[in-house]
Formats: sequence, structure tokens, C-alpha cells
Amino acid sequence: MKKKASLKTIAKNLGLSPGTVSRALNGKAKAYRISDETVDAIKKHAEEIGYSPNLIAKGLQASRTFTIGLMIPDIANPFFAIMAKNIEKAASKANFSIILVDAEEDTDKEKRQVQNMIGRKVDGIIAAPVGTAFDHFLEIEKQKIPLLFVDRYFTDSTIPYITSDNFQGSYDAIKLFLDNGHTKIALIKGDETAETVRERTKGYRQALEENGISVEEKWETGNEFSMENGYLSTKELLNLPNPPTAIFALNNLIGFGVLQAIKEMGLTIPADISLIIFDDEPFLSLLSPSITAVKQDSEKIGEIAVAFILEKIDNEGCELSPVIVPTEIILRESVKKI
Amino acid sequence: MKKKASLKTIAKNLGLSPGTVSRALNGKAKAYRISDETVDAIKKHAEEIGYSPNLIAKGLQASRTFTIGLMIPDIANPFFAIMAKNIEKAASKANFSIILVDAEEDTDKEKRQVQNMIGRKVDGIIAAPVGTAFDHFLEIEKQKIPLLFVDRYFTDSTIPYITSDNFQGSYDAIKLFLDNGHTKIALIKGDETAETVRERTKGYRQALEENGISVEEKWETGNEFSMENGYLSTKELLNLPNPPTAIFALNNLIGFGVLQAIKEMGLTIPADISLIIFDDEPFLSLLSPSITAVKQDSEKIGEIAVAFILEKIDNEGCELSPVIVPTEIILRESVKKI
DNA sequence: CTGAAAGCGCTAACAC
DNA sequence: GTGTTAGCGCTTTCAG
Repeated sequence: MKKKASLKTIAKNLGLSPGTVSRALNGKAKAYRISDETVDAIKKHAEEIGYSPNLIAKGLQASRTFTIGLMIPDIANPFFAIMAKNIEKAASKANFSIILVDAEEDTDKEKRQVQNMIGRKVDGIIAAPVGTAFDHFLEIEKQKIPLLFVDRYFTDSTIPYITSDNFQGSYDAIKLFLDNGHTKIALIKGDETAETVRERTKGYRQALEENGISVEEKWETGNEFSMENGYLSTKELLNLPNPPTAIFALNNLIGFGVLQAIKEMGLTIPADISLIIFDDEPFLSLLSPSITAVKQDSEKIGEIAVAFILEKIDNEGCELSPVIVPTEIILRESVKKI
Repeated sequence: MKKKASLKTIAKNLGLSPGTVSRALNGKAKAYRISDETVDAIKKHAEEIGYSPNLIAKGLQASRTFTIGLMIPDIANPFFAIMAKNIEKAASKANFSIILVDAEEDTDKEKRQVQNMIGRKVDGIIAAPVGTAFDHFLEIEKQKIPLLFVDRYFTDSTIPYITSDNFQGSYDAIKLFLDNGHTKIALIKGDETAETVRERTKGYRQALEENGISVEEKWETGNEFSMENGYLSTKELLNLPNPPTAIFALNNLIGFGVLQAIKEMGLTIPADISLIIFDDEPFLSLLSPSITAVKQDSEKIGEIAVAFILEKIDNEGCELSPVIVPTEIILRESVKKI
């Protein structure tokens, strides 16, 4: 009743060889024409002694671990949590397990964990990279481990990615403001070295330009995907001599900050200021008034990511091209008609 | 430049033996008095060919994988997401990796994944169990794998757990209502087979009884930790001939449902109805009015959990007793003074 | 129908 | 100072 419950144990107890037991337990009885009695006896005994195959040993010899590394900058962010949920779901359906890393928005931790993943011989890696450094990711490619970016990505590498239609989502949001008569529209951005931020910013600018509205420099502000940035930027914007009538928050955290600032200043949405947030959250519908948002389909991003990575694991040669997942405007009550 | 980058490769290329290379790379050069030149040469070459030790092989031979299984019923629930974040953080600090399972509130998946964890020879398992079935967890103990429950737990097993002070948190919330003059206080519960729900319910009842208020049967309702339950129960409660003046929602999801129902019915908090939610969420402070909540310290639960499981991994014999983590009332604006 | 043996990559015990 | 060997638990030829 010790830690002993290996193939060998079963073999010895039954007077068989490990090979036979292995074959019987892996449904290869037919192929090797092992007698039904033997198979039954083996299965029965395995059950009895609580045998559970050692996936580590299996992995060692197959050089396949049925494991996918998942690197997320912040699992407490609902956007990533929902994505992670769908990734785990799809992966486990294919009998793969997820090794989760929360990089804590820290490139150093990310680097260390990339090494860790490589050492653990994961079969593939799905990562939402933290920052703009990606040398460590090239190492993954060098090791021939399938790699895929989600959400965040780099255009100056050939690593495939799956992301939202950041440009269009942003464009649509601004268009909504414009259609409601707004012309003084502010943007609170994240770190512009991120491609997603650049794309979203592009959408903002293009929508304005197409409608003959020149972009007021003061209204394009912010520098970080954080609540604090949203909060401070909002206060600044609304204290401007010529304040905007509408704010577009470039992600959920910034949006929270905006909401906090507005609440604190005693202003009301949309009477005093209109708001759209990039990233939908269930609770945005519970606010009074509810907040219009650009919803990223993180479920779908997660699903596609797993399908992709499995494809790449099976098919060493296969080249994948980036996938852009459409966003959707969730119309609520935070945009005032002027 | 193929998949070859093992100890053996290095050994061969350098005309050494795998043993020496292993020792050099694991800082045992001193102990074995390997010459500095050799060590340098080895390290240099390892770097060159992009060698990365195979943790799988290491694990096989050490029968230790530096891996902790984490089983969560729903990673998209912020309460669990935050806990998971802190668990990953603490684990990675100790050079352990997390294998994440989202049980999707499905006992069958949980069972399957328990087997999977066992097969993967994780060094320990931290689980927030889905339901009331726990036979499959006993299997883990039988395999001598350290096991620990967080949040949810079973009193009729000896498996240690770390959870919030569910009784006290609930008691405090009701006390707050009472202190504000409420006597008609409703409770919307989750599934009562869960120990956490029972404890929270106990806190509710005891606070009322101690204050000479008899518990109105109609006001104790609900049967599930879900938004829908919160929504439907609220509608029922508020349509009662003699409706309560205060609602206590027994978890965050129920709370969301309550908020939705109240919003839909055009009522306002706290003028028409007072509310406290068990589980704090950042956004509760952004609502107008902000919502008073019982905050569970999921950060601390996560941290303690990892410390515990590591202790148990190191110290096979060690017996751990349950830990109850205090809760905290976050006072906001959702309780009316009568 | 089943057994024996090699080997996945690594470490540790034992040599010299 | 370094090499050799055995073995972790499994699968997979190759032999019967």
C-alpha cells in the first residue's frame, strides 16, 4: 500500500510483463490479440491497487506532455480571466492541461517563466505578452515550441496572433459619438508602445478625420492601462478650459478610473459627460445609467487560440496567419444625444 | 540544430560524461571539485546550443515535479480569479508552477481532472471543490498527495481547509442592518448543501435571534450561487405583501442579480431597499450609491494556501488544521438608516 | 498471444 | 576531478 502502483507492480503481481500490461491498458489488446481474460484481470487489478498511469514518464518517452503553457499579464483582469477560462475549457476537452503563469505585468517574471515553460517541455504556448520586449519569445520559437500571441502582439515578428479588431472597435465607438452629435471627444490611452493601443488610437483618429474634425491634442491623453491613469486623466480633461463632452476609455481599467473620477466630481453620465469603454464587463449594465462598451469576444479568442495551437502541435510545418476577431458595440445609456 | 540539446549532447560535444555536465550545471562543481575551466566550457556550450534542462526527466527521477494543481470552480468569478492570482504568485516565488483546472461548476469534470492531476504527479493540490461530492478527493489522499481545500470545504472529512469566517462575516452584515433600524431583513442564499452557505446562514439567523427578531420564513430564500437566483429571488421578495426593507446577498453573483432586479423594477438603493453583498468587488464602489459589502480576503487565503501546501510537501507527516480568515465589512452607501 | 530489452533525459551511487 | 552505471515509469520494437 505504498507509493507503488506502477505498470511493473501490476505485471509482477499478475505474473505478466510490463509490456503486456501497458498494451492492455492502452486499448491495444486487439492489435496484439491479448486474451480477454488477461485484459480483464489486468484492468481489475489496476483498479484494485489504485493504479494511475504516470503522465510524466509517458511524456518523457513520447516527448509530448499534453500540456499548454498559458501566460497572462494579469489573471485578475476579467478580460483575461474569461479568456483563460475558455482556453482551459477547450484545452481540457482535447485532454491537454494548462500551466498558468500570471506575469504580473512584469517583463522579468515573464522572461523567467518562458524559460520555465521551455524546461517543462510544454507542447505549446499561448501568451498575452506584457510589454514590448519579445526576445525571450523568440527563444521559444528556436526550441520549436508552437507559440501564439493573444490580445497583445508584435507586428515586427512573424509570431502569429489572435486579437480583436482594435481599429474597427475604436472607430465604431467614435462613430457612435459623432452620430450623437459629439465633436469634442477625448481619448484616454494606454501605453502607446503596445500595438493594440496604436490600432485603437488609429481608429479614433480616422473616425474624427473622416468627419472633418481635427484632433485636439489636449484631448488625446493617458499612457497606461490602469485605473489610476483613467482617474487622473479624467480629472485633467474635465478641468480643461474647453473640456470634451465625451470620453472614450481605451480599456476596462481606464474605464473604472473614469467612472471613479466622474463619481467623485459629482458629475452625471451622460448629462455632463458621455462615456464609452473599450472592453465590456457584466457590471457595466448594472450601473445607472448603464455604460456603452466595445465588447471584445474573449471567449472566441480563447477558443480559436486553442484550436490554433493544437493545429500547430499536430502539424509541425503549418504556418498560421493572424486572426482578427470582430468587436461589438454594446449599446447602453451612457451616450447623450446632443 | 535539431531537437537535440540534452546533457548527453553537451557531454559528447565536449568529450565529457553526462554526469560531469549535470554536476557542473547544478552548482555541484565545488563539491566534486570540477575544474573551473571545465565548468566554464560546459556553461558556455550549454548557452550556445540553447540547452534547457528537461524538467520532465528531472521530475521523473526525483519523483517531484515542482507543480501544484489548482482546481477552481469558475476562474471567471473575480473572487476566484484574485485567489488564483495570489496562489500563482506565491507558488512561482517558490519555483513551483501551477496547473490550472476550471471545473466549470461540474463535478464530473472535477472528477476527471482529479485523476489527471494524480497522473501528472503534481506535488500538491489546492482545490475549491464544486459541490458536495468528495470521494474523488479521498483518492488524492490515498495517493499521498498533499491536498488542501480553499473557500469551500467539508466538515465530515479530515482534509484541511482555508476559508473565510463565513459565520462572522454574515453576522456582522446583519448586525449592521439591525443597527440601522432594519428588522425586515431578507437573505438570498446559495445551495445549502455547501458548508459555506450553512455558516453564512447561521450568522444571519443568530444575529436576528440575538436581537429578538424571529426569522420570517418567506424572507430566507434562494438556492444557488448565481445571478439568476439573485434576480428571481429579489423580484419575489419585493412583490411580497409584506416585503423586506433590506436584502443580504450571500455571494457576488447573487448580488449582481439583486442589482439587476432592483434596477429593472425602477427602485433605488437605499431609499426603497437596502443591500449588503457577501463578497466585495472593486466596481461596487463605482455604483451610485456604492454598495456595502463583506470582503473576503482572497489574497490572504491564496497566500496561506500555498504556504500550507508547501509545508505539507516538505513535511510529509505534518498535520494541518483549518484556518479561518477574518472578513471585513466595507462600509458604503447602500444601507438606509431607518 | 506474450516477454525481453532498449531508451526517453536526468541524477546519484559508486568507481578510479 | 571525472567516468560509469543504474534506474525513475513508460512505450515500443523485436523475438518468439
